[in-house]
Amino acid sequence: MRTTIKDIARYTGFSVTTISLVLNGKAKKIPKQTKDVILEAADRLNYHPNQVAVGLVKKRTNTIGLIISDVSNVFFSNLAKGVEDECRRQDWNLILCNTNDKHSRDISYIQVLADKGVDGILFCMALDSSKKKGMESIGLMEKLKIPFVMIDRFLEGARCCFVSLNHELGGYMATEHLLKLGHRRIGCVTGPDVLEDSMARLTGYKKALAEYEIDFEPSLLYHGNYDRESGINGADYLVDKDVSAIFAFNDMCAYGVYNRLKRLGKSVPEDISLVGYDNIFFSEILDVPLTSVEQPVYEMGVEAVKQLIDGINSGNCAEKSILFQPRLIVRESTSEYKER
Amino acid sequence: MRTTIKDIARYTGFSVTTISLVLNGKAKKIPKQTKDVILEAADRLNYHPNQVAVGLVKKRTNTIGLIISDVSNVFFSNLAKGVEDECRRQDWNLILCNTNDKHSRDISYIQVLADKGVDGILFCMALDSSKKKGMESIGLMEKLKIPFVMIDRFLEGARCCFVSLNHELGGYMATEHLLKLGHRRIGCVTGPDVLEDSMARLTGYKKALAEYEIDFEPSLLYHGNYDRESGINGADYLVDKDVSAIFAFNDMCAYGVYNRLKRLGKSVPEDISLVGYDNIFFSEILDVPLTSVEQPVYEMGVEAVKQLIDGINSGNCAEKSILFQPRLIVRESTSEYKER
DNA sequence: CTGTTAGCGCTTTCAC
DNA sequence: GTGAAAGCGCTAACAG
Repeated sequence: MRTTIKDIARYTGFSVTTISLVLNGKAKKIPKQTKDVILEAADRLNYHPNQVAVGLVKKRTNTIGLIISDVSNVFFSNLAKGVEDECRRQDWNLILCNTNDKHSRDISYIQVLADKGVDGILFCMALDSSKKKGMESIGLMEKLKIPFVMIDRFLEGARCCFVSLNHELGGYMATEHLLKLGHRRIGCVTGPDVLEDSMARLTGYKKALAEYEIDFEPSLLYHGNYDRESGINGADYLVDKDVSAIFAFNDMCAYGVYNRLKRLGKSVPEDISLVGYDNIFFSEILDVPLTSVEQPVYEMGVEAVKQLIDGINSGNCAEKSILFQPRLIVRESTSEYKER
Repeated sequence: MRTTIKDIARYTGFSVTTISLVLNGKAKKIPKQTKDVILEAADRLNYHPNQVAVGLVKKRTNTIGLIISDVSNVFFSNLAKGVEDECRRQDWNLILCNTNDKHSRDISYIQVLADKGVDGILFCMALDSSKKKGMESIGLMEKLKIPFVMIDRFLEGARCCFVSLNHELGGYMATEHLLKLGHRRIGCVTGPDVLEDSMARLTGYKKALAEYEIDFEPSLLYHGNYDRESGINGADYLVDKDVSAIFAFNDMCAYGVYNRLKRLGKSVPEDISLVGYDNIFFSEILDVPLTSVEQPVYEMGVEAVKQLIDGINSGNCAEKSILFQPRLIVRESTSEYKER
């Protein structure tokens, strides 16, 4: 059996109270000598407080939950890394929850995490959440009085702390880059329309077009799903529209575009310039390294944890948005527009 | 405040015991009517047991810890996904721990997990562990009487359950594939020599060579580190050795080889055939899709959880090795040897 | 059939 | 300065 506080009491002759006081640094008026005896005994008996018991009485577990759709997705695994690293730095622990983008799992995980006594939740809403469903998740956390921070995906109207990227700016940067290179017909392979971040990228795209006094053409939009498949289909669709450049709303789908274009006999960037989004590690490895908008995902994870723990310590998370700045990483998949 | 069992007692007029019995399905001789009253009350009051309290008394938390080096590494993120999915299926939870391959973190996480009351640990030893250090980690888990399963990385002499891949066979398959294509001078970019799995792949390589009666040439080995950098340096080294094929001991380093060969003006597979290992998702996306030995990482994660939970339920994990079979995925990076 | 009681390991108030 | 006692929310003997 593990050593308990009682064992130390028995061993030293002091009461459980005194031991607890000393071990928690709350022993204001206990003579050094007593302290030393207790500390030494704790050490010798290799005492480690049972955190389950501590959690029960303190109603604090120093544990948070991370709800995401899928750790095996590169974006989320980088986020999770940042989250876990910061947790460790602050001596907290992390319970990982994958929802596979099912709203019902958001709900069940929130409840389970609450039952397990986590002190807070980092929440990245499931993709299949309608606005109403999303609000249900948030409502549940509020009802359970469990502090939370939303990451990456936001819900208009949610009054909470939100950590993400300035996607409008990201969309603008990608588009402006292509415009500067002389491209005028720029196709997009978007993300799911229900996602605010995809919509924001689109807004940035439109804004850049407007600045260059180019009319926005809805037919140059292929509505995708952030996966490689979308990129493949998007490439098929856009090639027929005679675009000279494509802005893929994330790298995974840019890979699809890239692969498909090649198969169609179009080369990147000679025939078509391509910009991705996320700047996944792999993008650098492609034969034609991908120009991409970088999201500092790891740092976002770190920041979200900081916000959450602050919120936990102060009672609740303040309502605010922390938007990171995107950075355009120019590589070889984009080049000047050439008249054909 | 959350509803407690006392609230239900007060609400229904029954004692706490009865409530507990009913809610836990242990109410053998309690009349249906009483049950219904209690169940309905629990439902109406939206009762959810406080698992921290349950954990304290039952000494079970239905939580396991996963100790790996880095979730942002594709291999581990896929493993983690399998682990978490199986946990969810069995109604368990997962605490994620990244060590960044530091042995000292293995040790501290093991202790923390024990303090938090996890029922078991899935352990993938830190890379910087010497044999002695590795044994220290295992010894600690044994001392703490916490069931564990080792995954991916094994320690000769550890008496425990181990889930991994038959890497010797994997190395053999990759090499044999190249031999069948007529290659005779096959270079290797290995993983860290301290890792059993890298050593096993090498053994498989030698075995295949022996079958084809080819002398093993130590100079055709570049000792790498499983990262892209190793691949880059390995390519430089091996090109000078006039090999016609390279077996990279993992995909990440195969990418390095691939990128470097291209830069050196060698094309894959025309000039040099290339085989990777792990079959990471991305390998399919490369301009020259990579032939690779597949590790069913996700399934390994699932199996490890099954073993661990079985072990927890039965008192301890049986000493056994569960080796998955590798599968060679032939793509376009390998072709027949051509006399030059 | 159901309730009383003790106790999991710890913190904390209050009293001496 | 230190200890007794209560209690966190729950389970599980043991009574009756």
